[in-house]
Amino acid sequence: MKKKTTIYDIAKELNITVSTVSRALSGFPAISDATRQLVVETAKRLNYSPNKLASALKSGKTFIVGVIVPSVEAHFFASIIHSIEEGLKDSGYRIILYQSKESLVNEVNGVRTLLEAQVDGIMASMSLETDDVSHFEEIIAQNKPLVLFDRVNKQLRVPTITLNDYQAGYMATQYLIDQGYKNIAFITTVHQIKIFNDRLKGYKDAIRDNKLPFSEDNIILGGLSIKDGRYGAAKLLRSENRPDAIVAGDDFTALGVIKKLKEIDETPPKIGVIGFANEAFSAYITPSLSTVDQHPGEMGKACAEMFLQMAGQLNPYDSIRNIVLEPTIVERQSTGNTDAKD
Amino acid sequence: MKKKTTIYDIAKELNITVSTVSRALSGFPAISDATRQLVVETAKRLNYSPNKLASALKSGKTFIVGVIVPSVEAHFFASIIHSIEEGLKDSGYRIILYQSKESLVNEVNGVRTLLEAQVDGIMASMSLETDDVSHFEEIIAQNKPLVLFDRVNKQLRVPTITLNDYQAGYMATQYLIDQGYKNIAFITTVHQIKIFNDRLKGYKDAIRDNKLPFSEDNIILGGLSIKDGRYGAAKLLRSENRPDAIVAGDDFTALGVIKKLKEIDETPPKIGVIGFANEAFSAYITPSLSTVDQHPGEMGKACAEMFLQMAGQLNPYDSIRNIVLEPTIVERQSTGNTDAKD
DNA sequence: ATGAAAGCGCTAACAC
DNA sequence: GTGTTAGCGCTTTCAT
Repeated sequence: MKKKTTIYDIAKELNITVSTVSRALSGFPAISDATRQLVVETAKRLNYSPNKLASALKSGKTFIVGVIVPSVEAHFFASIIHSIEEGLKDSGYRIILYQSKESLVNEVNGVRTLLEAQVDGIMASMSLETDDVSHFEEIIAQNKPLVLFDRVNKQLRVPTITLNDYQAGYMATQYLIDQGYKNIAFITTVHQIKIFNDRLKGYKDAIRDNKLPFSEDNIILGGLSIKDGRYGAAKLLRSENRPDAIVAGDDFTALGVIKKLKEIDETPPKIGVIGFANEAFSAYITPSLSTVDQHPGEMGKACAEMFLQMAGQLNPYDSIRNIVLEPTIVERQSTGNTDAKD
Repeated sequence: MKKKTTIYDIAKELNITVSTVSRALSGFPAISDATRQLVVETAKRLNYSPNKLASALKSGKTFIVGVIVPSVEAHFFASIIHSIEEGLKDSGYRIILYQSKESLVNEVNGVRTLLEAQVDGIMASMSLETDDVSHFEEIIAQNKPLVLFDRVNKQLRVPTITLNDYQAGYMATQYLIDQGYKNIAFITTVHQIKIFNDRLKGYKDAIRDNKLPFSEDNIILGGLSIKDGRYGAAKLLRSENRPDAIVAGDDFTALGVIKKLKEIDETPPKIGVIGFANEAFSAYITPSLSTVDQHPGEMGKACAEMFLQMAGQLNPYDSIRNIVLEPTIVERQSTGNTDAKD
């Protein structure tokens, strides 16, 4: 491997100094056009490639932002990452990805790793296990932008981009009621994550506002997965006060519910089912799954904008904004929408 | 923001020199246990966090490997990334992700960006547009490990991890023939990507080996997407020599095909359909989609191992191995498997 | 077992 | 408009 060309090589070649080269290359104004031209040409000729590491070490800016998500395998997060990249690319920032795999330990390591890599800021959506948030404090202490999205925590005084999850829970429930269902169950996670609690609260309020009877038996606390959906549905169906509709914590869980219902010939919309997230498969299963769209595209875009704004000011935490996006119901066959298109 | 602690602060605190601190922290053997202990303690007390940038600049190793994929939104690639991370984590390497979005320009930029970030190596799966591969040469020129997976190119003398795509095409076709289908069509991309050409070749050979008539009309060249699937199916159905089964270039395309077939009441397995990739939704649509499993988990694992092996030797390109994984047919309802479980 | 010192490639005062 | 120079935080060779 031949040694890589540095600005010193270019300087030597042209009998000028490195500062001139550096300035010419970085668009410094007070440089004669002739010199700049020459430098750029020579750089190209020598196949020069800047060492961003050295630049970052000196300037203190890496132009890399760390993104922590539970998993890229969930379409919702993949979508967000996609739009974060989109929103960031014009500004020269790049992303380094870290997956927590829903584990607090991994998340803590992720923050440390990213900080050691000297990222300019971090965007994160917390793992289901995350009860303690002190690992995030260090980012704030370093005065680097931290933007939390979707799965956030109110103990942290940082900007957040979230869905109106209370509204999402309320809307999903109200929508089922509007469709004529009267005894609505709710499957969610045991974990004390704000968004899931909010949704549950929305559900409860919708039940109450519509003067429907509320029963604790209608609330299933467990995990969120296809298996958990099956299991939750089975449990609800054994109940003497059998529900006629189910709100599932996410689309995977809803899928499990549908599987179970089909097996016992209660195929939705006989028993109504609605999920959350509008996953890639939700439109394509049979019956197609009604769901609450959480607008990952907008969320990612908002994250990027928020970060750029924070990165632009001396003190990123001067004015903390909490952006709340409104959810949308996607009406499909699992709640009786017969002309659902795909 | 208070200044961050460096090894100088630790050295000053203990009245020793930075070299000792550095050695103590990096597990250098010839250090007294007492000193090491003291250093570690002080580091902790002062809330020291190593600056990996500085370390990387000096040592020439960033312990970051760049991964370029068309998109994380495809479950196949998300899976691969997941297992690459898994395979790499014990070695201390981390991933920086770059999405080409199926664009050659983006891919070229990706390579440059990653190289400027001084990654220790790159793993890539090429975009559909990639016809010229010279941007990858630079990685090899720098003697850094380049591992190509899935969508590879034979012009590049680098290690590859691929599926036996010829076999995949052959198996899918043979499987349809075994199921009793006799006039089998094939929808694929116009792009001259090796894996798609190989599959097509497998398809043709299977047709020939089974002494079935071959017709150019049965081959649809277009894009790969739900829309392209619908379109391709529509075109095939208008043909006077209407096929009774369709091999679709990927599961999304197959989904489009199924949509179309359902509309005209030729719901699979009436006309058989098989896809490639075993996407997240494939098991859950109706009818469930038979597909060729490409084993992303194994592929990612192999990528990680290959990279680590290359990174471990002085000349990474001493012995170039090309690993070929064997595909597996997943039999579901779209080809007549009635007891397909979910 | 520890210290001294050079330098990785680049930036940015400060000079002129 | 260009040169000089001092680091950014760390590793590592060469001493001792």
